[in-house]
Amino acid sequence: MRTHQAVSAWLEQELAAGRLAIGSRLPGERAMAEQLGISRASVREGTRVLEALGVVRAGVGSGPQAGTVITGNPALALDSALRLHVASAHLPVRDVVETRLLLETWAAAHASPDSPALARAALLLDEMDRHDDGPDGFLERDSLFHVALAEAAGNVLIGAMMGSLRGSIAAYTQRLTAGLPDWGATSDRLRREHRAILEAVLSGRGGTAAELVRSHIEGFYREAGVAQDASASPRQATLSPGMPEI
Amino acid sequence: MRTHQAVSAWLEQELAAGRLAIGSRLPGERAMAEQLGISRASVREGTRVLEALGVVRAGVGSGPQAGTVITGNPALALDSALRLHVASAHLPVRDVVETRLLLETWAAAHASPDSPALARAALLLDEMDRHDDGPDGFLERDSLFHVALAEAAGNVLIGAMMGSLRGSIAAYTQRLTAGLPDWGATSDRLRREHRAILEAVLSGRGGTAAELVRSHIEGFYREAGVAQDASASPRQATLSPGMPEI
DNA sequence: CTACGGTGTGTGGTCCTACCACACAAGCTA
DNA sequence: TAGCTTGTGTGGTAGGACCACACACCGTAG
Repeated sequence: MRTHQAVSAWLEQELAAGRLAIGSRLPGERAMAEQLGISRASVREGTRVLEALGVVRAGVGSGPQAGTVITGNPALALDSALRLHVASAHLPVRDVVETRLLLETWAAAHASPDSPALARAALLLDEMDRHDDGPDGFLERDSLFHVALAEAAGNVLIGAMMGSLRGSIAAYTQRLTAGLPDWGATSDRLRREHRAILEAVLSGRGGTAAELVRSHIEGFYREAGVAQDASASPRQATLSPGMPEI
Repeated sequence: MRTHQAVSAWLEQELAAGRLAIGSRLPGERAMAEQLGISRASVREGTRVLEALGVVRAGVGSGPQAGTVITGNPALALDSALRLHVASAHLPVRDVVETRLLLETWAAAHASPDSPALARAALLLDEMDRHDDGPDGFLERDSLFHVALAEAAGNVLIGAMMGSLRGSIAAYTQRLTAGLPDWGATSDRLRREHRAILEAVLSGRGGTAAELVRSHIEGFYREAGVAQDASASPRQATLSPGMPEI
């Protein structure tokens, strides 16, 4: 077993034993090095991994923001992992889109009408109406809107996945919108669809909401010229040399 | 931006530009340190992160297994991340089970009847019949069987998620089986259900397969005493002090 | 000429030490 | 009393040293 893994192994033990929980502060790097009988460099490698996985957050100085604190941010791990794997073309964009479709229709069908996340979603739609700052700003809010829907379904894991999935193909989506013939018309249509989806969720018509989401997403990709269904989108779109970096 | 992130940033650029791909070998740590203008310690921290995310694999010595090589193993990232987040109780077991149900029914519905993964699945079922090495061996093969189904659906991402989801709650499942009144009877039933699922997939009846998978999974949790549906399983089951470590 | 064995070289793995920037807290000073 | 200085502990980074490993090369013995 590699030395730096002693840190995550130790943390897992402490968590299981209930001696540590989210919000707890880990011992200082020097202290932990001595405690685990390894060098500080190894401790640091271990904490870097935990940080990348979204398990801890490290901060310098002193005070509440300082030290290494246990957080709970699964999205962080998914985020960076998906980005890199999509970039390496090991993860086809097609698979990501397909998965997104699956998770998102599920979320729409299971979203609780009285979830506070829906209020946030409504605010986002208002913002999208007020500000007309082009595709980029729109996509940003669009992404947040969809994530809010996922959260309304009350599943932390699916919410996190949703957000990361969006992030990992954000650049791809951006390129798609750039090729659109009439952004104004598309944006109008997307906004109308958003309203309809939200309304369906709020009135408890989950099945309808799921169907609306499906056609919303598939419609976008179809209009952007990625063939009829998601499963026909290019597998290697992100690997071609010269493409903007993901 | 933290220094060690220079490594993943650089890698992402190289991947996007097509100068690196899966299977490529990264420069040595010392060379990369000089090239990026950072210390070797920082390079190592960055590499550790990439390794944890399943993007690269590091090996000592020389030869084909040596050096830092770009791999493509999204499951690795999901695996460790989910384990720790479940351990920290930030990720309720309930959410994991729910997600598993979603992904798995989808996979069963979309599995291609002529996928080579199904042959592997069949072999696993044979093994489960031949060897009767108690719940542990059974669960191991059971897990592989379900992952094989996911792979037959042809979505790398969902396959990886499936596997990691199983892994993250493996210890939990193990405890459930331990509390079962009659393992022999349960195991017989599960095996019959497996056969039925595989048969449905092989004959192209995706909808049937999905329904069988759903009742297969829900039935198991019900029998194990976790209320009627997955969404009622305990949220904190893995955090209780004294429980076996996850 | 062939087969064996030592050695060279480059790899990641680990450790140690030193120094830096930061942020708060305590204490001193005007 | 208000403000500044200093102290202390934190993570962040750098550089150097040594180790174990695994292959490739080359000299030597047969």
